Amino acid sequence: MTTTLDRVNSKTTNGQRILVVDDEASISELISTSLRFVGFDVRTAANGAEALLIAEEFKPHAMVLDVMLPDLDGFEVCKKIRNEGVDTGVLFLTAKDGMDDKVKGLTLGGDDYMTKPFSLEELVARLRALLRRTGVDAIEVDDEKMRFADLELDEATHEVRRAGQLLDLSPTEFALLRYLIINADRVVSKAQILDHVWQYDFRGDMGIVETYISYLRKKIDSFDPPLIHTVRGVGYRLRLPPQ
Amino acid sequence: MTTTLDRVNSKTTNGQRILVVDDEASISELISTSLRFVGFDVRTAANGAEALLIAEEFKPHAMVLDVMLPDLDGFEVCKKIRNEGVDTGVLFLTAKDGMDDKVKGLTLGGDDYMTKPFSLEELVARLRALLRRTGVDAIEVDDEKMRFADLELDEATHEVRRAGQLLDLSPTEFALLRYLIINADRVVSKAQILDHVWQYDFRGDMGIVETYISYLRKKIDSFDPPLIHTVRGVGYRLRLPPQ
DNA sequence: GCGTATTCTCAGCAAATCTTCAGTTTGTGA
DNA sequence: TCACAAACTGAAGATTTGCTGAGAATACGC
Repeated sequence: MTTTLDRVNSKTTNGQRILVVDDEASISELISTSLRFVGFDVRTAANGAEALLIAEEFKPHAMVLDVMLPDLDGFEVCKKIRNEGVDTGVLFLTAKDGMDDKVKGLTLGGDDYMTKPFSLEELVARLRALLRRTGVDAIEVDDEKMRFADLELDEATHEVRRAGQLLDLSPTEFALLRYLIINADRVVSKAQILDHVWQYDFRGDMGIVETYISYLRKKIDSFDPPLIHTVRGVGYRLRLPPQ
Repeated sequence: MTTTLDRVNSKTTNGQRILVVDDEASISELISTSLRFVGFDVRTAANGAEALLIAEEFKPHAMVLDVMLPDLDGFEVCKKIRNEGVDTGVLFLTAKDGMDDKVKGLTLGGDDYMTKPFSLEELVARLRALLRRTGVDAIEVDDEKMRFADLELDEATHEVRRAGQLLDLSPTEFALLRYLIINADRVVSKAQILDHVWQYDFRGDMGIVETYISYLRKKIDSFDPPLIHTVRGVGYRLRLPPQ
């Protein structure tokens, strides 16, 4: 499953999702670039409200969270996210002087904190330790989720999201989409689809594939950009627009 | 069952050692696979003599012991092993009719018994309770209470509450709900449910799962947000409303 | 034993889903 | 540009799936 998807993102992630929340774009940029470089799957938010939104669908395994944010403070953000049921470790970032007892208290849980400025090596090391403590191993059962672009298909819950929005697919639609994602970026023929998505003894004609592609498009591809592309005379291909 | 158990192998054990003694290879296999799946360190023996040998060096925290063995009977095995200084709880397995008073007497100590055939979930639950009673609680924070949303299921007292209100469930209803809670938020198929909640030799059809889901809904899901959701064509899922 | 609780089967209903089909649109090569 | 093939889509009928009530069979407590 992974092999096919990896080609898509050009670089492989280790599947551990980190949400970086900082209002200084330069810091945020610096951190996320470093984390991506060492293999994490990173998203960023510039303030508390945005962090809450992203956390809900991104479900990060850990967050790097500035204590000082323009709207809410880091503690509020952390609390709210956990109330939403997202189980995530937190690495707080704090200014040297603002070294609060509140922050120290938090280290009793699995969480940790660092004072700015810090070295990136240090940050990565701490983050890894934190993930280990909170039990998020790289192996993680997260194998059950497949992604392509802003499309997410969860095998465990059978949920499908596009751009974070929950969609309701029938069993066959789900199977078809899964097949397309597994073969993301490759053209698959209608015959292949019929073989893999329908039962092996199905004797119907290929029109049914067209019908289901049509259903899928209506449900998941009314978003921008369209992902399901027809390759005339050959089949279909899931892909992002060039560039 | 197969589908769920496949995920197992990579998992590490919780360090609790269980010795399974049964002369029927298929039963022995079934039990040990299940126990390994939930994290126990398992060894098996096919008769009393073998059990004694293995127990000596394996020093199990608990044993699952068929009362009816080809050589010694289960009670003999149990007695001898304890005489060797191995302090171990025992979960006896007995045929329905052979329900000896001897077996009943044993429940006065920390030991327990089950009649064949049983459901695997039940076996695991009983074994855990037994380990807890005999004080072999591993690091495991295995609370006796399971929760999901405002649902509370107490393994020790067999009580179930929704929104604080005590509900009266039959044994099968209880087992079904337990299985759903264990797998909270994941879709479980009717086949999986049948494998885990019903006795291992149940050969009925899946309609019975629907019937019991219906019973459960009537009892626990007449409250406000409904928690038991049907995923058509796949199975059922315990979950809070999205968002 | 007797009465109650529980388990299990079954059948009818409703709704979701699947499949076919035909009319229309779109793309391609001559 | 035209003709033809390929693909799209809406609708309708067939099929499958799930829910539930009723009742028979079984187990269980007193």
